[in-house]
Amino acid sequence: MTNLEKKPNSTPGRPRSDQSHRAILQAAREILEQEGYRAMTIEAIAARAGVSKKTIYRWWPSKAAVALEALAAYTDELVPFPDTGSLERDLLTYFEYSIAGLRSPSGDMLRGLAAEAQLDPEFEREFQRSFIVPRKEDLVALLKRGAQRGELAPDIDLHVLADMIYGAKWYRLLLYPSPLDDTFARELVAIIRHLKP
Amino acid sequence: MTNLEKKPNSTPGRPRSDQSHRAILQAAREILEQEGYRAMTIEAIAARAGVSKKTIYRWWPSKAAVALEALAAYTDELVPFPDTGSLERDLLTYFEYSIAGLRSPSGDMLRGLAAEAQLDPEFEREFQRSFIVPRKEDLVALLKRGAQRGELAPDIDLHVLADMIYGAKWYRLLLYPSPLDDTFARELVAIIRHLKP
Amino acid sequence: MTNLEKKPNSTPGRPRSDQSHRAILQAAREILEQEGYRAMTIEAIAARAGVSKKTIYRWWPSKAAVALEALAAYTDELVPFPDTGSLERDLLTYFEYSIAGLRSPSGDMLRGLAAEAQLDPEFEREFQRSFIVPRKEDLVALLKRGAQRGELAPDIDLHVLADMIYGAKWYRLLLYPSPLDDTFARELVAIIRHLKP
Amino acid sequence: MTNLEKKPNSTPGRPRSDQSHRAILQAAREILEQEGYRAMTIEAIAARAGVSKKTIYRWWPSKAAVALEALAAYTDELVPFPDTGSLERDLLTYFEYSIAGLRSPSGDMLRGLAAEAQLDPEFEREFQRSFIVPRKEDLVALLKRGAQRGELAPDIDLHVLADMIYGAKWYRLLLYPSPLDDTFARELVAIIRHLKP
DNA sequence: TCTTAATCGAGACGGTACGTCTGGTCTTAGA
DNA sequence: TCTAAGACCAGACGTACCGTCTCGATTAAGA
Repeated sequence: MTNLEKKPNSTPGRPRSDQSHRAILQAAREILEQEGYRAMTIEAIAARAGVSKKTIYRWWPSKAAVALEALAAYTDELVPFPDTGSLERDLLTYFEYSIAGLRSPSGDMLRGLAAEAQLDPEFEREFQRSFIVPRKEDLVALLKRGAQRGELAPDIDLHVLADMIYGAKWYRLLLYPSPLDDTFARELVAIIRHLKP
Repeated sequence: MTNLEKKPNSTPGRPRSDQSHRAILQAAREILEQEGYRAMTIEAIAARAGVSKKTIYRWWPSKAAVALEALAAYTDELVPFPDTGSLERDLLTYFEYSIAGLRSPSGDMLRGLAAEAQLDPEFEREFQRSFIVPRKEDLVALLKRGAQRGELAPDIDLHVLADMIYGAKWYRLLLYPSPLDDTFARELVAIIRHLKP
Repeated sequence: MTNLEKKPNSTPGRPRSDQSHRAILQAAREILEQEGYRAMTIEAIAARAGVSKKTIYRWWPSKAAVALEALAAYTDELVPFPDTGSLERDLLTYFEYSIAGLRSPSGDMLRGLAAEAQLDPEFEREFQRSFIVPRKEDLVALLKRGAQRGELAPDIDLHVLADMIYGAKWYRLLLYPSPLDDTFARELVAIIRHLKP
Repeated sequence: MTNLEKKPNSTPGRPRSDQSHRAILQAAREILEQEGYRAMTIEAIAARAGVSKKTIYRWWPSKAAVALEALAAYTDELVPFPDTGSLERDLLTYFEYSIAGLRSPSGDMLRGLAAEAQLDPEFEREFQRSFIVPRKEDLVALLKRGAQRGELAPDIDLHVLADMIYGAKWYRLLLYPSPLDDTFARELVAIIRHLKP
């Protein structure tokens, strides 16, 4: 320990406040839960977090970006893509978790983010990059494992099948007035059962 | 008093102006095409149509409702649900038309309406009632005809299958960065081919 | 009176609200009196008047313009330029009123407006046009009457003399830490007494 | 450690940077000349001087105080109150210099400082103490010399006369849309000529 | 022909939120 | 202890739309 070992990679100036960062994400979550996505404005977040609007704009380009990070803080741990050795069981397990995860407020948050993605092309790219695409790829990987075990006919395009599976889920979440429940999951798996060679 | 020949169910007062009605829908379409859904505000529609905002609010509850009617005026004729006697051919034909219909500006309009539905529960119900549900039922009817011809295994839940088909389409339209093209349609039909008994 | 006599000079649209107009001017005055010119922001005026900021910006280009009109509403009646037949008496009478008029809040308002005029060239012109120049011209007219009666030497430039008289008043109001009182007025008139031929 | 050679009267810690001090004053002047008083914000000064805002606030209470010192650095040398033995000549000479000194940017700076003084009582006091009052006293002294030589009637209040002289100058600088030129100076002196006993 | 009543355009209204700007304070690492 | 850098809270700025409200004018149907 003769050497002083100063940190060489630090930037000058006051460092970013972790406390403000966390307060912003939490305020966003709380407003969402209590008043819905429409009420989750930058002004409301700033007021509740005890933070200036400038601080929010310094680190996020839009309120949707804040919401996206707040969502990630929620759900980072609850996305276990299972690998039980059985495609059907994997899918059922995944759906069970996934549907549970859409219970409020995550479901409302996702609906808001999906809406925002339609209206703001910049956010759309970020949402796809950080949320939509990785999950789709995980599902394709899950299907690929099943295909390699011979649980899916070899001529099936796994990407399109994944679109159908995720699509059905999102369709019910965003558009169709029917619940996303366990029955839905079982019927969907029953259909996929027919895709064996 | 021999022959009145007037419409007996008319209300007193100045009747609704059909010209304004049409001008509003057309203005909405034009703004959408030229500047996108975000720019399609009530103020912009009123200004372009040469109409007062009050006149718009008198007949539609929100700009999404205007957009919904403008969309209907576009697409009323292009939704032929075919009945060729073959499920695969029906689906391919339907997808061909459907994907063509999503070319701009209808696709952008639908993306905007889907966004609006996430943010405005009242409009969500109207959108489901007048757009989402009828189309889903038509697709279910199409599938049912195929099932009755023995082209689908009897244990398949046709509503869930329809969710998967429509879901895949909307998923690509709203969320996933891949094109909605003919290859996609063919691969999807190829998957459904496996669902025969 | 056979003719119907419709007012031809009305503009279309909802007419300007006189109530809001008055509420804005009064709010400006009240804030000035209670909290000073610095606190008299557009936001504060709007909040206190129960008026939207847009309504203020619709009719005035800046908060200084609001203040200018509020001041006019105060002081329109208190500027009697006397004509007693004696220059000295006219000046003393005028100063008496004028100094009284500078008691708060008019004095504070004028200080704020003078400050604004230094910082905003557009407002400077308006302030000069509607306030500074007319009063100067009235004073010059007062002096001219005295000169015609032989109370001022004929070689005296009345505009420069008016600059000195008004200048002394403003200098004490804005810059020099001495009171604007009756003694000051009397000494000033005593000096002008020397300007007889 | 034989020879420390530090200044004996220094305080502990890093000494004040003279370079920063000068850079701040110069930046203030440059911004004023190029963009006007409104643009001369603390942020702009700090950015142009390559100095942190904190460093400015450590040494000056407000941007007006910076401007005041920057002005002093300009004009310290150009205020010769003459003593030629003739009141008229003294006044004319003084006005000649003084009016020249108000050519930009000093005139703009003074207008900005005068504005600030209306809005910030703390700065007002400082401005009066360090700028307004000393100059007024010098002018009063100039007048007093003239009075002692018998060039002014003995009943004239020299402070009020000084108010009129300075007031006329400031009135034209701040409020009235007429130039401060040599004609003005000559006419003013012509008026004062009448004040002989 | 006159009345009634709902429409139309225009545009002002009270609001809410936007994204930006500046002020004045604070917190780092380094001199 | 000072410095440069720059993040922080606070709050006003001026703008954009929202959905509502008054106007005078228009347009039929019924009295």
